[in-house]
Amino acid sequence: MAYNHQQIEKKWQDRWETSGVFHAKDGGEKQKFYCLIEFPYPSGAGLHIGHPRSYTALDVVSRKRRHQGYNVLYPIGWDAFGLPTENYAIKTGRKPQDITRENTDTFRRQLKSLGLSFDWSREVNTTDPSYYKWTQWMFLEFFKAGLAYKTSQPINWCLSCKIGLANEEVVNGKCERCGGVTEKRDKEQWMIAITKYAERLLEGLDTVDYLEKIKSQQRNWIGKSEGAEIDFSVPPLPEGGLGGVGDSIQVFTTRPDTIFGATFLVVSPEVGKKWLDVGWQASEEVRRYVVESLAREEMDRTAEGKEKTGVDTGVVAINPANGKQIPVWIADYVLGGYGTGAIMAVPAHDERDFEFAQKFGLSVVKVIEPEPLQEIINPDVGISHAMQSNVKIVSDCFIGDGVMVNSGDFNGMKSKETMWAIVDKIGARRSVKYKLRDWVFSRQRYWGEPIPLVWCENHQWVAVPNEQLPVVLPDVEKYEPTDTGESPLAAMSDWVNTTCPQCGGPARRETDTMPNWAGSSWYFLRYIDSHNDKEFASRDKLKYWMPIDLYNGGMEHTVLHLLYSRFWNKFLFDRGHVPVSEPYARRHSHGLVLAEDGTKMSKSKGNVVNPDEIVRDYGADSLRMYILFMGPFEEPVPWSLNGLIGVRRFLDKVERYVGDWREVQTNSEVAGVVERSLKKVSDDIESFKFNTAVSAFMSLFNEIVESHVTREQLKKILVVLGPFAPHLANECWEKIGETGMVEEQAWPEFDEALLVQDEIEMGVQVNGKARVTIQISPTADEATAKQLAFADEKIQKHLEGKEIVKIVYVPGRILNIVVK
RNA sequence: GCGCGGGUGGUGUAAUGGUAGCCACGCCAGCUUGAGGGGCUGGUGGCCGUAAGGCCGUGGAGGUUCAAGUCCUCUCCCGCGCACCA
Repeated sequence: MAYNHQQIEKKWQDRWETSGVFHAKDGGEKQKFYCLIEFPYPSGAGLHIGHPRSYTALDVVSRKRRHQGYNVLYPIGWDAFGLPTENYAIKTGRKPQDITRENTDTFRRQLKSLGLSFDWSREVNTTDPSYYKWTQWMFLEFFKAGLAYKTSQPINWCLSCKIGLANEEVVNGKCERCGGVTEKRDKEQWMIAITKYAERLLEGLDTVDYLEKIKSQQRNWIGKSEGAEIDFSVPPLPEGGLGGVGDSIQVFTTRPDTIFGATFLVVSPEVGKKWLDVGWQASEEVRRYVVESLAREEMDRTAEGKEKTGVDTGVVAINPANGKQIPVWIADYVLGGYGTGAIMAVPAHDERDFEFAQKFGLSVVKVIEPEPLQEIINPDVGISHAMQSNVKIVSDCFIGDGVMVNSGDFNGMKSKETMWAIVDKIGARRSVKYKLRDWVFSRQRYWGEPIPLVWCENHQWVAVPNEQLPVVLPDVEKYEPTDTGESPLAAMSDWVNTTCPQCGGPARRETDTMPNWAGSSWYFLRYIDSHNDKEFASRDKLKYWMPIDLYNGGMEHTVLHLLYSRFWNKFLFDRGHVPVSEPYARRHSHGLVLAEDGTKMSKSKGNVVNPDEIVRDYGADSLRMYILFMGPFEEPVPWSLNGLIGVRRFLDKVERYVGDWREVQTNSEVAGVVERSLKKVSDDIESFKFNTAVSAFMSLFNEIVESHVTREQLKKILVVLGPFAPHLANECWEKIGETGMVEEQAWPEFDEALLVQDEIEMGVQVNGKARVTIQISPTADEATAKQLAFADEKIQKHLEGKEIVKIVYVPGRILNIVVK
């Protein structure tokens, strides 16, 4: 290898550190740019090779912005609470605090070795009491606003982690962390009412610049449905015995237009349970069904392709649209936790209801016909495809919109247009439902922020006064979670027993801790003023820095973390604590770095790439540039050591080129190439096309390798190279006798005149087939182009004996000669 | 099932509707006294051909256009997310 990367990388990292060039200033003349990466969880495994993908990309943007004269904030910190550390503590009998310190030391060293331009003076750590003091303070804000509440409810309990999980943390009935089995348990849990913000979290998406797929995932998760709540009255049975059911059943539907086809009702086992609890005299069979289906695990109940089960309750209800009596069933395909927990079943127009009706022999009444054929003919496509698409419609269960039939006065009308008329006519109410649930906020574990509340018999839950924050996590003997579901803190009677801040009487501390989403929901605010011990951040600084101009992280966080932190910020905004409602103006996501074989890297498979070894053997600049070059930023891409070596060869070539460089006064031959290449790099950074930016550099050097460029040209090249390979760029800068650092230079301006090529190679086609190329000005007129083309022997041959029908000439693009 | 992305050489990939395959990896050949994935030059989509050249080629089938990887319709496959959410 041509240059000693270990030596030069150390040298420039030291200079950056001592000069403080990457420190952000809180204010001043310059325009601000807040650039954020998701702060890492400092695991014991050390930095993953995937981390630098995000960090380097935003480092490139940050560095470019500094060159452009922005005041850039590019901070870093540690999201250090969490289960792996706690489990490791249990296994080794060591303190999580000590483990965290070691891990963050490792991560810090590793990140510094990459030459990332973080402002290390603002480093934060969520497990630091001076940090979680404010996490606790914010929790109390939720509490004081009535958004944090404790409730007993069935929660997802992971049997192996011994921890309650949020709905979001359960994947197909398994624990997201350990993959273990979960079950439903009734537990007292702290909840935060994120559902109150559902609509605003949805609306806010229209005001921000996120990748479309991120927005759609968020929308999907919030899951807004517009429809109606309809009451189906229940006539009293002559024999009596209906107590508990009440005199009507409320259902939620998004298709009130299909109500004439509602041939039965289905209520969830949860609703059935509620009726039983208040005295419904149901049959033995019904009781058994309710008990058994409630006992079954979620996983089981919602498994795909599962045969539907259910039981006829004997209760009947009246369809308010046509007055018909219809049976009421209980079935577990209706979920207790969504809508009203009851539905009107329209088997003719809903697949699930159809399946159920088929199995139990319930009647099916069609109330919507597909639109007549003419209506769906697409003029651009022609009739044949309309015929094809019509074929789908011919099935037993039709889901789409169409024309009403069997619907009394509404017959013949379009279903879409009758929706709300029907709702009005039957006296139902418009209603909006969301899939989003409230946030389960307590964990029965040690390694998290203590929830700063105290239970007093007289005053119930009381907030710990602000001046007593933080409630510091006490040292405990044992970190093991308990089977009773209590946090290990519960055993610390000295800590648990306290006095009520309101009456001074005896009180007990809450022993649950917060989920580790808590600290990461607001860390971006702390970076703004990380040493402030009076506020989480000063008003003025928040106003200056927020919102975040660019945020990047993994796709795995685009639902939970992004939603929680947006919510958290909106809440703080409502309380007047932060200046903007949406924290992230622009959000990007990067793809995973896969192992060489295209699978996920994992320790057990032994295909993990260690960043330390790469930096040691090939240098940080090689790693940085390769990880940007390997593929499109958003896509998952397999790692390739050979690919990395290829980039290293390129850097060697750069170093050699600069070493051999002799200053020349002018070089107009390559001026255009230099200008256009660097312009492309500059543009590609803006559009996150780092892979083509790197390839533009490679092309550039391939073209200039034979010649010496001028000093100005070379300086430009090195400045633009700086964000990608900052150590080498600086080394070269120094080598050609320039003073200062590349970081201090302005981003180059690009000369319009040089960006335009005066002669290009243009394709000539005959009947759309490329035949030859001609050298021509991109602005040449048609006559010139024709003359050049017709002068070509090959073209002449292709035209021989043919009649020219048409000539299409697009200057700078193509000349197409159409012949017969 | 619904939503969002994708299918291009041996590989990673690139292409404002305008010469498909930039840039790399790998491979082949040659040069260099420089051994441990050293440097340089040239070649490298497939088929036919000594060559000149020709034909074919971006998952598949149609279509629009002077011109389609790109636009439209249908279809197959893959990845990610959500999922009995009424």
